[in-house]
This record gives sequence, structure tokens and C-alpha cells, in this order.
Amino acid sequence: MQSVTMADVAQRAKVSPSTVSLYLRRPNEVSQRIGKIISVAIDELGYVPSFVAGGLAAARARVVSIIVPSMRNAFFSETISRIESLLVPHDLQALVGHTDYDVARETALVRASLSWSPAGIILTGMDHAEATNDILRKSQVPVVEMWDIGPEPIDVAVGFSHFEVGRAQARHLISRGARNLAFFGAKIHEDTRAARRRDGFIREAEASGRPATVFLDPRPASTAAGADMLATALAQGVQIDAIACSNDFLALGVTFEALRRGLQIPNDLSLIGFGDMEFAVSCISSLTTIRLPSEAISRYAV
Amino acid sequence: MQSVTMADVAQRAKVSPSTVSLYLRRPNEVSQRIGKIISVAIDELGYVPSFVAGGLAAARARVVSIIVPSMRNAFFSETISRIESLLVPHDLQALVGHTDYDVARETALVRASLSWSPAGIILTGMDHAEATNDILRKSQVPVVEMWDIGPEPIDVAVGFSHFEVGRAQARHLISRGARNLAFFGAKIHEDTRAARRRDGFIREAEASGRPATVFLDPRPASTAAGADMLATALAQGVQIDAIACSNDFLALGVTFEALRRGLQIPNDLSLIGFGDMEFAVSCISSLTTIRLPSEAISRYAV
DNA sequence: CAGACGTATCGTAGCGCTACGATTCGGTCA
DNA sequence: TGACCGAATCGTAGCGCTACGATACGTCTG
Repeated sequence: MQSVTMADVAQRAKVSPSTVSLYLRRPNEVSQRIGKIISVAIDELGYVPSFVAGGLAAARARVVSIIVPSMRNAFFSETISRIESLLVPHDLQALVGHTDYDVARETALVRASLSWSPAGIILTGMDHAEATNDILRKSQVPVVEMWDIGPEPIDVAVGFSHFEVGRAQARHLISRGARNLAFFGAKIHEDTRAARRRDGFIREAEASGRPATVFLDPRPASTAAGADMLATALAQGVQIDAIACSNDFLALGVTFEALRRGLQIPNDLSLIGFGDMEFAVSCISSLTTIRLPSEAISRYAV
Repeated sequence: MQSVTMADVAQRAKVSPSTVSLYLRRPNEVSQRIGKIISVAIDELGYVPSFVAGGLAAARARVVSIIVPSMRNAFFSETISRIESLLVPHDLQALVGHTDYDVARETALVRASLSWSPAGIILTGMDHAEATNDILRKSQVPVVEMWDIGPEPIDVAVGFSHFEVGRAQARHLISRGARNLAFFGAKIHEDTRAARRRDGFIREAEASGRPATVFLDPRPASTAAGADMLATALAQGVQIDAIACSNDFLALGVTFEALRRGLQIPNDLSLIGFGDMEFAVSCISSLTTIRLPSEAISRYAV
């Protein structure tokens, strides 16, 4: 099947397969002299180790499975990118999957991941199907839930309180003199974290005696959705002088639509986004937003 | 090691392991009666198959490796997302890695991928280290190079001519009356595809007797880079009435900067982007750009 | 120079599954 | 009723590697 195996390398280097294996796994436990000979033999033969056989023998494959709701969402694609970078030095590879915010798909992905006996599984959020929790708890695999925190992590959770973020958004707008608040959210029925930001926002607004209207768009967060929501809000004649968005792309759409209608931000309308995406700072004029500990989340997760 | 194995399932279902294996791989070659019994046994025992052992025995693992330059770039994260979705129905999983536009890192990733005896490898572009081509050609693994085409694909290439895209950008601007053209590119030293778009742009501009100035930014494509390049171009006093950007985010930055300076697009300045990103259409006013066959590329690659 | 000890190397027994040829089963037809 | 045939099921021999205990080697000490 495989043209060159570890046994071939061993034969050429005149050592046992065990030594070759040891050299590959923990090079400094092999004498320099033998190490050099093995390394030469590997190069000459063009040997490519089989992680599959190695994984079977070791009962643990050198992969980490990363499961996110969406890879089109810049938060998550950046997170995957970061995690993958951090895995490389550990000789681990990233197996990825996305659920489209569907807990059943998540269960299927977790099941498939487990079939690789991965070194670990990184999930997004704390809301899973019962089956997902069960099989993960039963498995011996380390599990990290990221981008959220909650009372009963499967194993380890790395994230922050989205409810508090929503409260912070409201507090900021209120501190700038906002009287009539609005929350713009996309895909909130599926995105439970965005829903909790909305809840925090409403709670804080109510606590200060200000009305908070919620506008939703079933599409994924996008500038088009943001622009449409502002148009809708204005068309409905709702009193609004401050908007919090569940995502910076929504806020960008609001910015565009406001511009088209001659509304000045922040004079006529206060606006706060979420995510501190790259464009936020160079937006005209720079968008108030919330920076997320994306780097720290990836690092702790790994 | 593994708590429940296929043998356990076989024993409980009172069939041989071969039949269980067959049921799992090609269910319709097993009688319905036995199939049902096996399926019940699997559920009762909570059996999770080992892809690692399966991959070893079959000499081919059910993974596809996807290697892109960057996962922060929306083109590629979207492509990965699409490919992963298309793999799921085939019971294939996505192993991902990013090279940061470094051919040596690409070689390392390819080598690591090969260690999984994957069902296939999907690379980005046609420019690889010699070693990458060698080991890939020697391997029996199907290889797809995507997002570009060229004379000597390793195996199969799915993409388009970036040179022609650059020409098309120039042609469009010229057709709108542009006299002094500029090309804004980010990370072009590493991104050979963007470089070829620039080359096509210059060629077409020269062919029509118009000057084409090139501005570069070493950072990855971003709105900040786009805004800075416009500021630089203006500060240098270069005559410009039309700009092509190597990426829509650059164009967004140009839009912002133009707005801040009171320049009207397209009256004072023609602008064309690349990628037809989601925000292009809702930009104020909607951004002229180039839509890429991202869906088709993913589909054909898979 | 024998004995002891720590380090480097080796041998072996699987890991859990699939491929493939062999065997059995069930039904049909003369 | 028995021969026959296709379909369903089975048995076995690895796939290539690692874990782990055993062995060999080298060095130092008294």
C-alpha cells in the first residue's frame, strides 16, 4: 500500500523500527549519531509517516476538531485561523466543520470527530443537543467550549458573558445621552449568543427607564441586513436616537443607509457595533464597537 | 483502548464483524432484517466507529485536506465553508491549514496532509515550491489546485485567469472615460494572483496608451490599507481619475477616504473592486466589482 | 577490574478495521 | 426433490505504527 514504511527506513539506517519511531516522536531521546543516520535515511527514501497507523497504535490521533456555527462569519474564520496556527507547533492538525447554527448538525459533526479519536474537540458556545453533551462527556476526549461561558461546561469553557456585553452596549449609548434605544440583530433565533446580548441590552435600557425596540433580520449578519433594518425602523416611524448592532457588518449597513438619508452619526444617531472588525476603525467616521478577546480565546482553547 | 468496537457490535447482533463493516460502508448490500438488528446493536452499545483503524485498513482516510493562503481572507473562508458542506454528504471531513502565502509552509502542510492518506488534497493557486510539486506528483492522492489556472497543473486545476481579470478591470474603467489609471494592491509580493491581476491591468492600460500607476501596501487587504493608499496617492500629487483595487476591502477603504475628502465616486473618481463581497452592493453608492465563481470552484474542486 | 547504574536501543504484541475470496443461504426450476 | 444460481454473510490476513518492558551498552567507582 504505502511505498515506504518505517520498517524500510529502519532497515536502511540499520536500526530497529522502534528507534525510528522514537526518533520521530522524541528526537532527543535518540543519540545524535543515530538520529543523523535516521534523518538521512528518511530523506533518501522520501519517507512519509502514516499518521493513521500512528493514531491507531497510540489510540489518539494528532488532530483537533474545531466546530463553529459558520465559517463565513469573520469571528469564527479568524478563530479557526488562529487556532490552526497555534496547533502547528504541537504537530496537531485542524479538522473543521460548521453547523449553520443547527444543534443536530453539531451532534453529527461531534460524532464524526470522535471517530478520529482526536487530541481534543473545540466547540462554539454552551448550547448543545442533549446527545452532544452525552457522547462528549462519555468520551475521554478533552473538550473546550469557546466564545461563551455558562454554569455547566462539558469540560472547559473559554469566553465571556454576552449578556454583559449587551448591557455594556446600552450603558454606552445611554452615557452619550441616548433616550430611545434600538437593538438590531441578525439570525437571532439561531444565534443564542446574539440573543443574550439583546437580552442584556433590553435589561439595561429598562433599568434606566428607557424604551428599547428590537429589530431582527433572519439573514446572517450583513451590511444589506443592517441597511434594511434602519430603513424599516424609519419607515415604521419608531422614535430612535441610538442603535446597538449584534455585529459590525450590520453597523456598517446602518452607516451606509444613514449616509444615504443624510443622517449624521453620531449627531443624529448614536451607533455601536460588536466585534471590532478591521473596517470599524477606518469607517467614516470610525465606528464605536466592542473589541473581543479573540486572540486570548484561541490561545486558552489550544 | 476503545470501549466499544465493531466486534462488540457484531457479537451483540449475532453476525460477523465483516457484516457490520459492510453495513456501515454499503448498507444496501446487507439484508434489511440484519441491517435493522445491527443498527439496534450500534445504538444500544453507543458504538462509535474508528475512522483511524478504518483508514489504516482501507489505505485511505475519509478526509480531504484544504490548504489556503489565509483563512482571514473572506474568499478562502467562504471556499472552505462551501467545500466542507459539499464533503459532508460523501462522509468526508475537512482538514484545513493556511500558509500565510509562504511556499515553505505550504510544503510542510502538504507533507503533513499526505500523512493522513487523504482522499484528496485541495491547494490554492499554481505556484508551489518544487518540493511540493514533487511529493504531490509522487503520491497517489488526487490533487486540485483552485482559484487559478495555468499550463502545468499537478493534477486538476479549477479557476480563472487573473491576468484577464486585471485586463477587464482596466477595460471597464477606460470604457467609463478614465484617462489616468491606478492599481491598488495589498500583499502583492506574496499574492501572485493579485500580482497577475496587476500585470493584466497595466498591459491593458498601456495597450490603450494610458498611464497606470501602481500603489502597494505590504499589509493584507484591508480598508485601512485602501484608505492609506488613496491618501498616499493624493499626497504624491499623482494624476488619478480611476482606481482598480485587488480586493473589495481596499475599495471600501478608498470609498471611506474619498468620502472624508469630499471626493465623489464615480464623478470625481472611478472605482472598481474585486470579489463582489457582500457589502459591495449595499455600499454607498453600490461598488462596481467583479463577481467570482466561488460556488463553481468549490463544487468542481470537490 | 568487577560491579552497579543510567542511558540508548530493541522485540513484540497488538490497535480496530477493511478487502477479498470463500462459504452459506434461499429460492427457482426441471 | 435435487441441482443450480445469485445474493447475503463470513474468516482471515494484514494495514503501519506505538507502547512498554527487556536488553545491551558505556561509564564510573571503589
